Amino acid sequence: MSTVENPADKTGAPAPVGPAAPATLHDVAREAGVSLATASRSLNGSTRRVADAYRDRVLAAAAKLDYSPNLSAQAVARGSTMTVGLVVSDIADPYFSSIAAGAMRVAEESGLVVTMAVTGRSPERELEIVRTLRGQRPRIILLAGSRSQGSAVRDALIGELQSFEASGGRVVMISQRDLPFATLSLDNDDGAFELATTMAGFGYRRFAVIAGTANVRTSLDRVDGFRRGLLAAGVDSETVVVETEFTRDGGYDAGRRLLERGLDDIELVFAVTDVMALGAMAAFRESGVEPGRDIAVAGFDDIPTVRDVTPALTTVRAPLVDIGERAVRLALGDDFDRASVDAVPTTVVVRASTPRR
Amino acid sequence: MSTVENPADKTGAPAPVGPAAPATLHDVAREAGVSLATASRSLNGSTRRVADAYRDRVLAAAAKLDYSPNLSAQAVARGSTMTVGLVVSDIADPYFSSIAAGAMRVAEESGLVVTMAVTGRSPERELEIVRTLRGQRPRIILLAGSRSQGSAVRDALIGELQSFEASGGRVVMISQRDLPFATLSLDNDDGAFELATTMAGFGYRRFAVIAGTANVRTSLDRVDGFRRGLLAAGVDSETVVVETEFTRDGGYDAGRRLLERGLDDIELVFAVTDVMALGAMAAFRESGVEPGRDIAVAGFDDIPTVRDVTPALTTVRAPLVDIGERAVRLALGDDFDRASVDAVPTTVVVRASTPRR
DNA sequence: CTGTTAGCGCATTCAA
DNA sequence: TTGAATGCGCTAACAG
Repeated sequence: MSTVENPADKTGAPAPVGPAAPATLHDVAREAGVSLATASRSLNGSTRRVADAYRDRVLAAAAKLDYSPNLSAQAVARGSTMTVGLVVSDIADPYFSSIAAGAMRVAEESGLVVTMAVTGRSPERELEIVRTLRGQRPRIILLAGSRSQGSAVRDALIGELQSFEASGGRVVMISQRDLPFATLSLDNDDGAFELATTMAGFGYRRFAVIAGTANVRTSLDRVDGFRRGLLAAGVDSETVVVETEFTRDGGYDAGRRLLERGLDDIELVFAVTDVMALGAMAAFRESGVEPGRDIAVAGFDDIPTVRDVTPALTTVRAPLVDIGERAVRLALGDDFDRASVDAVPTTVVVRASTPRR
Repeated sequence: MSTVENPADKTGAPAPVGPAAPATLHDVAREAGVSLATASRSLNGSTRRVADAYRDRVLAAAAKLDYSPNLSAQAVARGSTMTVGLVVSDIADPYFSSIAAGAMRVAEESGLVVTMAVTGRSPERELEIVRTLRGQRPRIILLAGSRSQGSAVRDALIGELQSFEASGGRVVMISQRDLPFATLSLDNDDGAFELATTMAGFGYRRFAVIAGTANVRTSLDRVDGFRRGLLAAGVDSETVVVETEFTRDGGYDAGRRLLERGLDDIELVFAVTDVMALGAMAAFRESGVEPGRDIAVAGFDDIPTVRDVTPALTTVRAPLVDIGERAVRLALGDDFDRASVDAVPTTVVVRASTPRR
């Protein structure tokens, strides 16, 4: 790494003595020769009940002084903010970044500023985040990502969130239904069910499942749904379940473990997320086991890249961006119901990784 | 979508009359029977110069009242915040989500809250975002993503950012070196250069380049570097250049256009980003042209998924997460230099999509 | 160590 | 319509 002076920096002025305080509304008012109130009304007041002559002078002064309204001060004075807090498990995971993209889109449409935080799937960290988020006094807190079962901090989280709601905030959970808040819940169970029956219909009879660790609700639901689907389709063979991390590398690891165990009695591997499926496929291929030919693989979520891998991955589509958008709209709605549970439907998408047998 | 009452909501209390204002520090002080100052010192003051007896009473009162410090009020009173503003082109793009992941990691480590915004690659939107970000009085503003050349709002953006710096803020640009601010700049040129010479060394002689639209700096640099590399390697055949959007679908579209044109005189296609390369590969394969066999493909960035596609994609690695981390560290550094340009080295990663000829 | 007081930047009520 | 005054929730002198 080399460090050089930036040639684009052409300011020939002598080094400034230090940070000058930004212009305040007071400065603008003085510059324009009007009162604080008039300046405030011209700049930020919604209904403009200011004479044009004054208004223009204020605007000119603001431009000249390069005025930027202090949002914190506005928040204190108004007693409300234009903020939405978004907490996700891992922003580099396409699942969450897609949801975030949707959420941010409609948030910004509504003039809201999004502050984001990452839990890394740690319940403690999540609690901590919600705590500081609360301090922001956001209008909305969005929690995306599976919460763990029986976590010690669960009650504290609920308490924190309830306090937030008690003071007029709105919370929306994405992807869970086990906390007493408005929820946008993926049909994990149904989606996996339908995937299982579809695959059984394709002639598959012997399955393995790559699941998340046992305390992750989303994983549990998907595994259960898949199992129910197999049952409903009359599949009676035992299904192998491998637990692993909720990541690509977790999937890879699970794939390796399946290989070690032997794949002879397995026709199809269902990974509870696409990212994990991708990892597993990589592991298989590395050992000369070709996905889609030697072994069928299916995932869940339909993240953008799975249509671009080879073979393209069969999966259950979750309308991720849409979910993000809806979560914010839901929270913004006049008819917001803090006890509502909205189920987001999923659809099975069959691709080359699961050919008919 | 169905809406039902959430069974987990077991609060049997009568409907609350309306949002109760959150407890203030004043409330806590009164509850604890101490002064405002003492409450403040016990709760938020860094150096605890408060008698334990008092402290405990304050803490208890805070817990009882479920007190949450109002960050906006703190910001106003202190005259500073713990915020960093991060602006990216598209958070669903792995390139940016990886950078964001890195940035958020060290930001949170430093106790900073990240507020994020998405430009959608619109310079106007970017300006607007920086304006409102300025209002937050963040400590840092991070701009990731290529700015367009000759944009009409360029000067306004510079002005806004300079005002921000003038009042003590720090701005770091990621991936550009054409704006007069501290810059963390990928070696786009060198990386593409090295890729070109490596590919020439593999025996490739006839190339096509899938580029972004002509005003995107990153694209220009990568195309130029690639061309220079070919020249240096003694390749004298003309290189076909196709311009398209900076997205997967843009790459797909460019791939289709190349197919229509005919691929007979092309041995290797270099897409200026991995995402675009993935799109192009999909287009090729759809037409029966097998990447890695019928045509070689290379990308740039080394986003996580490209090692999981088939054939795995040859690319130029940009340490994205690392870049995000370093950007924040750079901004936080005691020796911050607003004119510095730090070049982030890249490395060529050869994979199956570009076999030796 | 504690309490009183004066702001921080801004919105808004109330008179004028 | 405009301006003066009050208050938002909190921190930081300052004096006790």
